[in-house]
Amino acid sequence: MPELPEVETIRRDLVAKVTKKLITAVEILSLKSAHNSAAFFKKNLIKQNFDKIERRGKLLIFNINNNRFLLIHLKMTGQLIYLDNKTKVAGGHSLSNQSFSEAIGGELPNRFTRVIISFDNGSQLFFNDLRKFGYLKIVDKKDLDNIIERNYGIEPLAKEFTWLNFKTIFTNRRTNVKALLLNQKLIAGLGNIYVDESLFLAGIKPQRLANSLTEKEIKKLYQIIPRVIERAIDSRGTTFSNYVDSRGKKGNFSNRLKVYGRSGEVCYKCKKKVLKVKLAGRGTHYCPNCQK
DNA sequence: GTGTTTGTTATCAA
DNA sequence: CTTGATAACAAACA
Repeated sequence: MPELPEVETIRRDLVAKVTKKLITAVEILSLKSAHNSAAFFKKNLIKQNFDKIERRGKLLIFNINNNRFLLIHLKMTGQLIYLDNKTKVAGGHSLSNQSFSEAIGGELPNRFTRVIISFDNGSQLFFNDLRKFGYLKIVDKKDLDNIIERNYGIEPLAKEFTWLNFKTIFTNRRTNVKALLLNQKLIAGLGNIYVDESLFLAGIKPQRLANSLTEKEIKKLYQIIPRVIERAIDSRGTTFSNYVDSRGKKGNFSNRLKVYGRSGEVCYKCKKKVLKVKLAGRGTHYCPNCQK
């Protein structure tokens, strides 16, 4: 499940790998994964290059040098894997790298590869997506601004993540704090894993109504969220099901999770059992003793 | 065959 | 109009 830290890990890696490289070919293997026609994709990408790669929440924004933007959303099972021309072997794309083989099955493209972008030095970017929820879409500046304006709230790692902005999200909200933190229109980038982790570290029960939180509790969340995100990025993200980074490697934050995926196990703080309930339609993990 | 996994949107209700 | 709750989507796995 790629959330902000996983998407940011991929972004940082790909900036160094694919920007300024001439695009020579685009293959769309699944029409559903590309939200424009194949012809439109080829016209806007071939013989162009990416100037830079940005991110808003969980959305990757590749700036194309024709003033258009390639948006890539990985949703639940999307992967973006870059294969250097040097790592390829004759007759196929098998790799000897063991962790890559484990995560990807050793060969690309595989049956979940939906789009392939090739560069003039022979390297390739593979968009894999088991469930086909993810997508690629090319838009102009006006569309991009509209999409961001409509769908994305404050960024936990940006300057706009101020105490005032954060606090305002909670006023007059009657939903539970879990649903609130999952709402991308209010705060962008958190998903199921990092919401559970943040609420545990802040000592707040996920069922609590947002407008019942004290100023002190909101402050705790305000302080903890960017730190959880930063620590997860430092560990190159969390792999719970099939997330891998642009090198096909798993994230290391999985070992450092405090509650997510630990139902039935003992709480690291108090030794009581971690519970799991369904909240906002999502599996929700928390410690009934530590979280008030 | 059934239940579970989740990011986002569609839909409906208030 | 806004807000919120829930189902739906897709595909694999236990």
